Amino acid sequence: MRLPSENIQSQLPGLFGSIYTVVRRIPPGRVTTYGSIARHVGCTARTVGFAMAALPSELDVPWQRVINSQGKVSPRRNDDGDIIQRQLLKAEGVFFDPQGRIDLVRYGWDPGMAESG
DNA sequence: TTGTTGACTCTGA
DNA sequence: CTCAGAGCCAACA
Repeated sequence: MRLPSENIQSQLPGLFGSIYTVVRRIPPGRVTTYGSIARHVGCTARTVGFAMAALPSELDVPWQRVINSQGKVSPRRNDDGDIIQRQLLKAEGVFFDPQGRIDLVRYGWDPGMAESG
């Protein structure tokens, strides 16, 4: 038996589990793109987006730190999750441009880089 | 098995 | 900057 909330992502099978694990490594106040995660786990950006949409609410995954390559929050289809996403990011100290865009040069984080920076 | 859909990304105009 | 179109892969009926 194992403690919950620490290894749940790792228990998930294959691709989705890998995606969730990467997302969980994103430091607070930082963001990354679907494409970066996709390249890291070896799939396409669409698949990462699909994994986010299929993300179980029980998992403690900072999904709000995943945005698109334009540096903006991707709009949802039937949900206002994008609104919540912006609020969560602002709460972490992420600055939004007047156009609702995030400076990836400043706040961007890549799965390949050290978590220290 | 095929056809459709989706929290994407790139290229061209 | 915006708008369209094509490519991409996984899940579902």
